[in-house]
Amino acid sequence: MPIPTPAMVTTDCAVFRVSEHKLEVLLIARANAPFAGCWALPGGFLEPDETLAECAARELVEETGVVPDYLEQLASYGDPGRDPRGRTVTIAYLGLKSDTAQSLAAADDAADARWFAVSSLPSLAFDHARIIADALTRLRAKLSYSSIALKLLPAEFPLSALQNVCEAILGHPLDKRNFRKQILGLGVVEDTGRRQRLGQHRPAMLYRAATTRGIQIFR
Amino acid sequence: MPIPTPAMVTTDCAVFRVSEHKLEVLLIARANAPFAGCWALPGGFLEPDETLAECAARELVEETGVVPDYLEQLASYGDPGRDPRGRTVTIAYLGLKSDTAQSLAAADDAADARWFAVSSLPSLAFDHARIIADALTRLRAKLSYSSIALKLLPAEFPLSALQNVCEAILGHPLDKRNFRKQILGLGVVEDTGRRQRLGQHRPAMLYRAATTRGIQIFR
DNA sequence: ACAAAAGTGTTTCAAATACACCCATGT
DNA sequence: ACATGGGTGTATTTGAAACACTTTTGT
Repeated sequence: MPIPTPAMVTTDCAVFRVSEHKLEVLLIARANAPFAGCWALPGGFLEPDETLAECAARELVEETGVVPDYLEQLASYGDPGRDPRGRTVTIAYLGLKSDTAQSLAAADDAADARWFAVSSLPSLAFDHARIIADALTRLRAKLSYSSIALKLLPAEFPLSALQNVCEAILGHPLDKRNFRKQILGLGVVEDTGRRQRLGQHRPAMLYRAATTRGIQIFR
Repeated sequence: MPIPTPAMVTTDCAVFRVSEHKLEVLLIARANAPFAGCWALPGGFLEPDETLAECAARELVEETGVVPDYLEQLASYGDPGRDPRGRTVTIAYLGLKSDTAQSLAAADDAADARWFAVSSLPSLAFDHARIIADALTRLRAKLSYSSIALKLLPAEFPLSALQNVCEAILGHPLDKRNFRKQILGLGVVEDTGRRQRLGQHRPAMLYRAATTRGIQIFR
């Protein structure tokens, strides 16, 4: 029986937010080799006593200061040669950050941390461009059959904000009346009774994520 | 900067087939510790110069002799403590085997290899019960929006065989007329012009996977 | 003739789509 | 009064679901 070859295990996070109608992803400028100075997904080596998800969240906070509002495993990438340091396998996570102002704090392995519009990404280290593409595909797909979009919004939000988020992710406009009909029909949001007056126009009703856990599918 | 802790990386395959209207998964009886004698998914350690998918396919063949007709990455599992030998992370794959007679050849780390109905699984090593549950969820979900079920059939097959496969995976019967309407409407299969005479009843038309690559979604 | 699986259409219902105007507020 | 985004309803089309009988073969 061959002796098992150890590999380095890392996690990487593709964290998205929607800001001013644009879908953005969080990147760091790498401080160290390999790819020093290059933009990359925040991530790092797995430590002995943490789960994969804990590692992803920890590295994200260490490198960017961003605490994600949602994190799910995306996929793993382990082609030989993806990392010039040697054999590494990375477990990639898809993260979402609700759109509330928060300063970025680059630290640790990161020289800088910035949000980039997914429509104009810089060239990326490792296979991170591929990971982001896969994350986007997943995000767009889940939009239609889950309440994942709510994670990109604050606790209370008008329906127009939810529609903006969906449009930013899908990259095309949606019909307002059909959108509201569908969202309310799904029962994933509920009226708070409160309303938001903001700007020189009619105030918007505020909604929150419904307390019913998960999506109900009958039959 | 902390020194990265190496971890052992393995792959495991949950390979399914449909046999006599029952969905089955391929398991091995482990020859070595830990969990010696226990049933487990076929899998093993990643070697230096192979991709994750190559590792999954290689270990599967080594341990069971089964060459899968389809293999896709499922998810990764790396909780500390999932393996008594030390820190391991496994990349799990979902595999499918078309229903053509083939003998199993237990070898290598496997004392025995057998197909088990998913409805009556033995107790399993590591977190493999969880992996199988996740694989089943994925398989059922993809049934409705992909041509994955065709991988469980030989190259040419009657529509009734496809229906049987779908029913075995979903665990409930389907309406024959609606099923055929949907399948033919999707365009994922095409008529071969040939027909299969078998048994004392009307011969069935044979179909094959359509040559059009992928699933077309318009609009 | 009978057994056994193959093959075939229509009606009903639910959901998705397309589409345009009035409402409440601030200036 | 007007500018700005908030909020609402209906008609049409499309796809899903329910449902039963005739056909072709082997024995």
